[in-house]
Amino acid sequence: MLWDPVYALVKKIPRGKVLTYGAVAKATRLPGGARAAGRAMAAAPRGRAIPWHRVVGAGGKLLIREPYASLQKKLLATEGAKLIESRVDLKTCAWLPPATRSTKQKSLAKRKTSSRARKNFR
DNA sequence: CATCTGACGACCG
DNA sequence: GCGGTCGCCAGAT
Repeated sequence: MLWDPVYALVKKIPRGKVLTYGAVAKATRLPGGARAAGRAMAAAPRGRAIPWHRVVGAGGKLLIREPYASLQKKLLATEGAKLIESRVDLKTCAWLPPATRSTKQKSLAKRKTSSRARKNFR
């Protein structure tokens, strides 16, 4: 997958820890920044080996909407992450990713994950 | 080809 | 602390 670097990083997130989209984007040097990270996660194969629920918005906010929002909270809680309403306590759950440096410039790919279609699908 | 819309983030009031 | 704006990029309409 084109988002390999992102997934690889996310997979490394320890249980009970979380990363922000911005952190991911920065660590992988995704062109487009945080949003690119967001798209990457949206395109990620959920329910797989990718702990997407460990990726949250700036400040630990849970940006995902239903029905995943509740699922994410549940999963995080199960892992022992400190949850405060709709956000994670970055103070204790933030994870410092290893500096992934390698020139990975990829054209943000074409993933037919149409949020619209998805919405429809849902 | 023109617009809109996102699993975003930094800023400002 | 919350909500609105703008910048960003790609894909869908």
